[in-house]
Amino acid sequence: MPVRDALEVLSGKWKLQIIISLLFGNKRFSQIAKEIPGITDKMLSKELRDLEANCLVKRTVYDSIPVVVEYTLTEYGHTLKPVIEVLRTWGLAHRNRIMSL
Amino acid sequence: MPVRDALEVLSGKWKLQIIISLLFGNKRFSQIAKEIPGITDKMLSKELRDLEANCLVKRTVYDSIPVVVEYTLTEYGHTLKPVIEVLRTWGLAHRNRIMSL
DNA sequence: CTGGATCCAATCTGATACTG
DNA sequence: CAGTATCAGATTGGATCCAG
Repeated sequence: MPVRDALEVLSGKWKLQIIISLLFGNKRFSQIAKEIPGITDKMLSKELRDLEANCLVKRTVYDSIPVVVEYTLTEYGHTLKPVIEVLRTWGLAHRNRIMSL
Repeated sequence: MPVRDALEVLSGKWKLQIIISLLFGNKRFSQIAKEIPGITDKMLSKELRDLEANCLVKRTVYDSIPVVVEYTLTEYGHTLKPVIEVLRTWGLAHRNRIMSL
């Protein structure tokens, strides 16, 4: 079931927002957190680790003090762009539809 | 977050399989169950109710003995087709990629 | 700054049994 | 045939506190 495989990678309350955030450029941990209201450090950390395990996100540690960590959407991660686009399009139509009911 | 709205509608272990099954024609409860190995009556029932609540599936009861219930993908449900297509395409590529790692 | 560890509540899913 | 009821286990997400 390849469809399910795809959804599994995106499952989790914050993964899509994280990916979308990284679509617009590399970010540091606290930057992502700032862009996603409501997410806790724990969840951001967990979701990022999931995404990294799936090779969608790369984590780079710069050995400075204080430590700086940068998150990058991998080339592979960028292949999700059309998926997100379609979901966004359908989601918008769906929202309009539901609201008009 | 329209992207999340879309995923919410598809969330649940069996929803996609059910929708895909109904893409190929109307089905009765037991027919769907037969086409989806591993699903229990309870889960099929629950997921169908969810889909119905989102207007993706229509439930029709025929008052015969024994009772016959037919499930139909609504016109609206069919608009998910491109979404499923993109997910399938990406999921296939993803699976190949993961297997080759 | 970037998290990990722990605990907790809510939700999801499954197994089993039962019904009109 | 097409479900519902009940119970139990698994998973998820959040709150809080701690650490290099």
